[in-house]
This record gives sequence, C-alpha cells and structure tokens, in this order.
Amino acid sequence: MKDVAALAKVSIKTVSRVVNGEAGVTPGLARRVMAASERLDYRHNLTASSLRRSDGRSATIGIVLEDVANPFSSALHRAIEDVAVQRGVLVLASSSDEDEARERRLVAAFASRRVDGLIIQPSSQDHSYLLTERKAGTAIVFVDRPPAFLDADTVLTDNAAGVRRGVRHLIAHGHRRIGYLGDLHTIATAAERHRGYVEELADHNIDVDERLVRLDLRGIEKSEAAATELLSSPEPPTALFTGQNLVTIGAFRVLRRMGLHHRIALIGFDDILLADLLEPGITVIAQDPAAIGRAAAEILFRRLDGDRSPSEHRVVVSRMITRGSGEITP
Amino acid sequence: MKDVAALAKVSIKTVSRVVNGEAGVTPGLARRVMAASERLDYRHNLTASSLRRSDGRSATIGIVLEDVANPFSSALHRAIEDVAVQRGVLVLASSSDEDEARERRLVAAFASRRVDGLIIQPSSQDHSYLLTERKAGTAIVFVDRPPAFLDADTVLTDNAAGVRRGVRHLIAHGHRRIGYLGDLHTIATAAERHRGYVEELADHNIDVDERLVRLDLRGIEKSEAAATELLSSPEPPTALFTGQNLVTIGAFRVLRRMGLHHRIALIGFDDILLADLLEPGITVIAQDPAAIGRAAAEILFRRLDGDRSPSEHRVVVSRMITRGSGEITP
DNA sequence: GACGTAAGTGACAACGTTGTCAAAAGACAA
DNA sequence: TTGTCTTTTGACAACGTTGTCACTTACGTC
Repeated sequence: MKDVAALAKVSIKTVSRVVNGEAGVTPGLARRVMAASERLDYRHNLTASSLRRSDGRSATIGIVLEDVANPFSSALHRAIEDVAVQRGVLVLASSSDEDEARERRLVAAFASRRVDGLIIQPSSQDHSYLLTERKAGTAIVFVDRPPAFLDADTVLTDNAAGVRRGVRHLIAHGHRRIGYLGDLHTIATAAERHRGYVEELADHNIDVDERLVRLDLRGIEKSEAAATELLSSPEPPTALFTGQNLVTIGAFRVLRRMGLHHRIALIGFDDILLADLLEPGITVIAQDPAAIGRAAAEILFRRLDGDRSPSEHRVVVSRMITRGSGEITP
Repeated sequence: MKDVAALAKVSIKTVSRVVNGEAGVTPGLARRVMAASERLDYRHNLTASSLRRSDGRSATIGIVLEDVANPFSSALHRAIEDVAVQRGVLVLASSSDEDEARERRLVAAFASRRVDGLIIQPSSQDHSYLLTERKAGTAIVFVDRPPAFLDADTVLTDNAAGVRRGVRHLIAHGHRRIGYLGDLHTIATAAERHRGYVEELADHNIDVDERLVRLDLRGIEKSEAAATELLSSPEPPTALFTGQNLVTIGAFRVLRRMGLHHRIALIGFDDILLADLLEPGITVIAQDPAAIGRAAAEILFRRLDGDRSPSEHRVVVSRMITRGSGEITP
C-alpha cells in the first residue's frame, strides 16, 4: 500500500479509501491509485485490515463437520458456502471424525484465526467450552445435532417423526416383527431415531423385541454383521428399519447376499445416491441437507448482522421416498 | 496479551514467548503466564501473529474444487485436510462450479487472506493470472486437470491410459461397436479420456463410428438423452464406455429403462458408491481421489518447506474394477 | 571480591491496515 | 477580496503480535 501510495503520489490513507471504495475521493486521484495498484500487482491484505478495523471481522467462518467427504456433510458444506459467497465470506471446513477432542482442537484453531462465526455438526457431549468463544463475539449455530450444556441456535431434522413415519409405513404393509439397526447411541440423532422406532411401535401396541434391535453400529461392516445375525436368527424380522446411511447399505448388502432382498422389507433413514437404481429401489426417509445448511447459514449471518433475539431452533422436515423395498409385504 | 502480561506481572514479550513455546523462560514465570492466560480466556491471535512474523505464514491453505459436495472433489478435500491438520494448517475450501470467473474470484479472495498455498482443480483456460500469486510466494499445485499457460506442480490421473484399458477390456469380450459418452470437451480430462477411446480403437483397427460418440454431456439428464438416442438408433452399439460419473449413472438408467442392462456392456470412468450393488454391478475405471489429494498436499507442503526444484508432474494410476456390466458379451 | 559469561527479561519498533482528527483546498456568498 | 462552509486529503496512532537489541541477573572462575 505504501508503494502504491508512492507511485500514485498520494498518502496511504487515500489508497486505503480507494481500495475500500469509500466515497469522497476525487475521480482523478482514484484513477491514479487504481492504475498504480494495478501496475504493482497490489493485493489488499484482509488480515491486516481486519486487525485494524473496528468490527474486527475476518469475512471467514469455520465449519466443523463429521467428515467433509461424507455426502450428507458435504451437502451441508455446499449449502453453507452458497450463502457465504454471496457476502464475500469464505469457509474453513474441517472434519471432526466424531471425535470430541478433535472438535475442540478445530474450534480452537478457528478461534485463533478469528473467524466471524462457527457452524458445528457436533460430536462432543459438552459444549460449554464454547461460552468463551461466544463471549468473544463469535456467532455459533449447530446443525444436525443439538448442543449439550449450551443454549444456541440449532437446525435439526425431525428425526423421531421421520422414523415414526417409516415404521408406520411398514406396519401399514402388515409388518409386526420390525428389526431396527442404529448408529452409535451416544450420537443425539441416533438416539432420537431409535426413540421414534420405540414410540411408533408402542402406539400400535407392538412390544419391542430387543432381539430385533441392534445399536452402536458404526460403518458398513458392523451393520453387515448385525444384519446377518438378525436375519439368521430362529425368528427373523419381516422388515428392517435402518437408522443411518451406511447402516442401510450394510443391511442391503446382506439382504442381497442372503437372497432376501425381495422378501424382507427395508426402509433406511437418509437418502443414498443410486438408491433408485437398485432392485428393489430402497425406500428411504430422506433428509434435506441443503435446506439445513442454508437455514444454518442464514441464521448465522443474521446473528452477525446484529440479531440478538433468543436462540432459534429450526426443524427441517424429512420426507419418505417410496421405491419398493419398503412396500414388500410379509 | 497486554492484559495477560499485566496480570502475570511480566512484559508482553514474555507472554509471547510462553505462548509460542520458546525456550529460555523460567518455569516459574511460564506457569504464572499460563495461569493468567487461562484465567482471562486468552486466545492467541494468529492473524496478528502472521502479520508480524518474518515468514508471514497464515497456517491456512485454500483449495478450489469443482464442487465441494461432489464425491470426487470432497474425497480430494478430505485427503488434503488429513495432511494439513498434521501441520496445524487449516483449509479454506470453495466450489468453482466449472466457472472461470468464479475460480479467479476465489483465488483473489484466498490471496487477500494471505493463504500459504493453493490447490486448484482448475476450470479456467488460462492460469497465467496466477503468476502474481506465485511471485508473492504462494505455493500452487494443480489436481485432476493440468493448468494452461503456467508451469506448476500437477497431480493427475492417467486418464487416457485408463480409458484404453477399459476399451481394450470391451474389445477382448468381443465388442466392436462401442459407444462413447463423454463430458464437456473443454475440460482437459474429458478430452484426454476421449483421446484414449479413439486411440485404443485405432490400435485394434476399428474405425471410430462418429454416430456412436456423444460429447459435451454435462449431468445425468443430458447423458440420459444421449444414451436413449444411441440405443434407439438402427445400428446400436453393443457396449458403452462412459467418460464420467454422472454420465455413467444416466446411461445405466437408460439401460435399465430399456431393459438392456443385461445385454449391453457398460464401463464407466470413475467409481460410484453402490455400483457393486446394482444388477449387474457396474465395471468401472476407478480413480483414487484420496491418493491424488494426499500427493498434492505433500507436494504443496514440500514447496512451503522451501523445495525449489522444477515442477513435478505426478500421475496416479487408475484401476479397473470388474463387476459384471463390463463383461457382457455381444 | 572482581570479572567474564551466559541466560533471562523487557523496551521499542514494525508488520499492513484503518479510525481520528486536523489541515488544505475549493465553492460560494457578501 | 474576504470570510465561511464544505469537501478532500494526509499525519499519526493504533490493532495484537514478534524481531531486535540492550539491559539485568545469576553463576562460575580466578
């Protein structure tokens, strides 16, 4: 900036004014400054700028996802990015891998870079550590799962209701022995989904047969093992509800392998690319990650614009997509 | 920092030393400083630090992907992140949507935040605009596609060779009328893949029948339309080679719809989640995005560590995964 | 006890910006 | 022409750090 000022024969303050598009600079001077900064390949230094400016904004936000490569998380990421770019805000994206310590490390790394806001798909069981950040003025929004020990804006899917819709669908098709395969119980959404299963059965006066329920299945392999066990038991279920993406894939693999894919019904939570091309197509309770991400980003930026109203808890509804596997009768 | 210094009754320089873990501070003082910064919830300001430090490093890199939500791109992202976190480096990730202007805007936004390095999956046709950034000391690595008008490190898949392997496989199974469906010809990798198709046919003395070739198919719908046309023609191909992810999905949909999925062979470039569960499973030439991302990040950090050797051009080989669709005979 | 050396500590400037405020220049009326 | 008011411009400090260098101790050695 000093060099540009020297070349344009003005003070650096005038260069600053031109660079920031402030009003009240004679057009002639402005042209000279622009020509000079062009010639010197001048790049405005946003970090220095945000250090000095009164609002201290870095025009950068941080997001903590379970895994940036996971389709659900990356759809969130994209939706957030789309809202952010419109405001000239860039996104630091990182994966927590469902690891509490890693989530905290990432948040600390974001904080030391002075991000304006955080969007977190939480892994940890206690978010009171974020109080410090919030006191420092960082806006925080939780997506997909609620925070613990912290009151903050959240955007969630109607997990329990979605599962209930799916289970009801199975019951309507005549099923009474419905197995449930779920993800880690410590994950709030997984617990919610399981709750939906239990409640819907109760509403239809069906006792939960714990032998048909397997929780804490993380990843395709564990799901395959559990599904195999369930389906090989003396009194196997006539339908399966799977509470997560990879669990659904594992279960479907097993059904195929055992030649049961046209005889045992299957409904999974969360949509899967290509699920429509399988035989049968997999009926799912689809979430809307793009809508979740968009909503989270909107709330975040509203906070950054000064909104101080009480925490907002938005729910994005899921919808059932019937494709065949959920319509198999016992 | 000033407050911490006051509370610990030391100079801010000593606080700085403790925060940065520099040697030569009496343990007693160090403890006092740590206690004080704990009590005041002190957060080191990395932006101010990088502004002042001699190397000027921001411990942040920027990556430009086609779309952060696309499985290939997000796998790249994840692999890069994994290398970066080990060094305490964070990743700004953005989507160019195959838009030249957007790519440039993103790079400018990264530059004004003084990222240490850039990893770019390029969309544009001229990268000489990056000379300025490089002169400013930013390390730059290209992934998936080569840069134009700029000599820089690159990590690419062996596109043409991969396609040739697939086409050879089809020929070995007795096919002579092999259709080709490809992505936008302006994308370097798409052009390379098409070249592989033409060359392999030539090697087997098979004339390219232009009626069986459709290029510039962007997205599932366009692919479906082209596949429908090809397969409804008077002399349809007995096999299809699809040059991209979504093109493969579109083609498979059409095969299914026309009831030809067990009669017409199909090999696609790039693997698809669940491709193994379809009937038949889709034979693909699989890229290794994780390996590409890892390699790119490694090269980038080597450059940041001072490596000034000539540009490296690494090729990550693809491999064929046979699952059934590519082994159908005419 | 004097002296040299090494280790620890702090004062100050500087990184590239922008906020503040005062000075300079121009516009207009009397 | 002068005086007043408005607009444009610039000097300087400050943002939160760290590099430089000088100063103060503490410790051995003779």
